[in-house]
Amino acid sequence: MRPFYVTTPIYYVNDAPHIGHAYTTIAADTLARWHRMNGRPTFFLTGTDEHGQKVQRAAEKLGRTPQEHADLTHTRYKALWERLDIRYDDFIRTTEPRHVQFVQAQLQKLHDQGELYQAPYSGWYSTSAERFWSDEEVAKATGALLKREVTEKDLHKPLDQGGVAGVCPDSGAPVEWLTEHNWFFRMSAYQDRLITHITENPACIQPDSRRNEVLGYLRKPLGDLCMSRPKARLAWGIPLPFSPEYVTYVWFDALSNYVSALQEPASRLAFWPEALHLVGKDILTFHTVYWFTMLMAEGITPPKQVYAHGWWLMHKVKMSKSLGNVIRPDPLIDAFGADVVRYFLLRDVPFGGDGEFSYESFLLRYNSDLANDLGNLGHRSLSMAAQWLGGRVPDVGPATDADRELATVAARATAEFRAQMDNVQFKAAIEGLWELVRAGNKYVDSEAPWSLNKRRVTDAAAGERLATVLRNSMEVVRIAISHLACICPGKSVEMLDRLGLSAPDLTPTLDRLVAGHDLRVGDPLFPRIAELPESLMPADPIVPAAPVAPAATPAEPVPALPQIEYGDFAKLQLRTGLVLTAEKHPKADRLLVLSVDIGEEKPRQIVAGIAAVYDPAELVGKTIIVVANLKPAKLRGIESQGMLLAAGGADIASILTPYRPVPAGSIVK
RNA sequence: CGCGGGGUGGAGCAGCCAGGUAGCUCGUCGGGCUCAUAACCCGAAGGCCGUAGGUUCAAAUCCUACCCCCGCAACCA
Repeated sequence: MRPFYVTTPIYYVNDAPHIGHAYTTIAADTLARWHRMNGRPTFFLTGTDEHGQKVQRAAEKLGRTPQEHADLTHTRYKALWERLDIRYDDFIRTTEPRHVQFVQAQLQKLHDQGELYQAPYSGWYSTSAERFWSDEEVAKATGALLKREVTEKDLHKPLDQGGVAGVCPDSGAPVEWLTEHNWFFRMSAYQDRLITHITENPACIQPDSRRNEVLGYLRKPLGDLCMSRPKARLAWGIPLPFSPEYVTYVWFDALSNYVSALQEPASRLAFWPEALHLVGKDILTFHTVYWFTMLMAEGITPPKQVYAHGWWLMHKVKMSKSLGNVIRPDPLIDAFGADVVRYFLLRDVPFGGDGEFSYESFLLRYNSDLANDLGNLGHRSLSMAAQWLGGRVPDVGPATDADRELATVAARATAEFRAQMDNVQFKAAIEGLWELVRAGNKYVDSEAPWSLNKRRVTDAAAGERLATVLRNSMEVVRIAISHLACICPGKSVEMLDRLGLSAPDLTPTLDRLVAGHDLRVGDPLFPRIAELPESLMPADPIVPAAPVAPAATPAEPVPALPQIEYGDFAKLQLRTGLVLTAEKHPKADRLLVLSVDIGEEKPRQIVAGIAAVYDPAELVGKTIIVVANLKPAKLRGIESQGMLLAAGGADIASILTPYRPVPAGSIVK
């Protein structure tokens, strides 16, 4: 049987685990459990990414070594996986010797083959984002933050000569100009081979739409990959064996874990390249373009498949700390248990697409699927058997048409489950299985065992039929809950135990329970929950509403600029302006083109980057503040003769208007 | 003409590749049952399948054009 190897990304030790981490890991665990249950040799790898500047800095702040810090914090993931019943076969940490040695050996090999070369690299470096930015990117971000024109020259001029301190487009923190000689990987040399590989192995990137995305990305020329950082700047990393004053930067360090973990013992090598990498859609490019070309250069076959899943959104927006809409798994596990969290995440949205998370739909799903359908079927079956059959599994009786129909549904539903699990489509798999659960409830209703029970006093045939009917309904529960063992392992074991079984039995026929075995009713397996527990009531969810950006977004850190003389300020001519017309920029989504009366003969044409936050129509008639003596500039082909003032930094929250009405063209100072 | 995904009853989705009664879950309304977790079962209402053309005996499904939404890219004076 072909081996099955499934991985999650290695998670960054510095991050606090959230529902997104849990999602990928639950999916991987479910697949691993499923294939194990079917007897396929299975290996499930997860782990943590422990190098990098953020770890180094966090450790310094706490007075620890980076290693101590990672040793302490990586356990947050392990603890969560334990709570979620995740059974990985190995947990790799990128600071382990086995990983470091493997990475170094690979790097040495690539170096010897001439796949790496050194070249100067200059750019704006942001410590907070741990990356370089281009001149344009920094100039734009800085200009947006300061709401004034910032050119590339301004950035490079010393501050005391009118220069401007650039900021990071991501974080708004200051950036510094760095020139480094770094090592590059000749990724560009593999572009054609990569395209061929993907085209010839379409299954290697899933879903199909994601593969198209990658192929689209590969239509542009691929650059080489900067894969080192000087140790002076980033000490916490794996040193290049041939150039020890450098450490390798994230890609070779992190991605290699998928192979480094298989080196020992040697029996693990059989799992490559049978790998299924589950990843979030945001890291798809790294896992296909970078990872595949790295492996090609190393002479290793790329993995069988990279499967990109979507994000959990809340109120249509990606979860983010600043919006305060991050879902933490722990309160959900506290309230519902690991099995239910696992079930919901896999059941509610197709794997691959984005999903809208809400506690309401979580509760709905729980009640309707688990409590009402499956849980209730189990409980009613067991409870009748306890009352009328003495709490023992009855023998199989002669089958009627209804029984045969039920068996047909069982065969069909389990085949569907199987097929969809092979497609990594959990939602469809569960839906397929639920055909059987519903059929079970229907069967009980139409066979009406309670009537049979009343009749059996005078009718022995009714007594026999009663036993058969209850047995069949318990078999349905057995089949469903056995298949669900990979998704809800805890509840599965418990229900199987009540049915007198010690392990899941996937056989879809209605004759697997052991006659005469004791049954145990117990409390409902999935008790109905009428209302969300208090602990889950979200504290005032933030709904992003146009036109005002979420007020709760904390103001970005603003870099301190050198003090200026009043004379400098007086150089600015600010005036009020009445917006006469406003329309979308024909060639840019985020730009609006306004014509503004600032008391001159002709209105000014002003291009402003506020289309994301304001409708053109609502601006007409508003009085705004305009920088009147700003040098005109062309924006995507349209001249802007001034600039309007707005608050909020990179993401504009509000344009500024006068507090009391003033005529257009009034001086602002 | 930048790349890609999508528009199907109140909500969320399937069906489209391989044209032929529009299906599922939730919700609503009515009924049934009483074993069960106010659960379960049955029935009903509700859709001109984004718009306009075309191909065909027949189009949600194939072709053309257009409109709208969502990612990515570009764009934030």
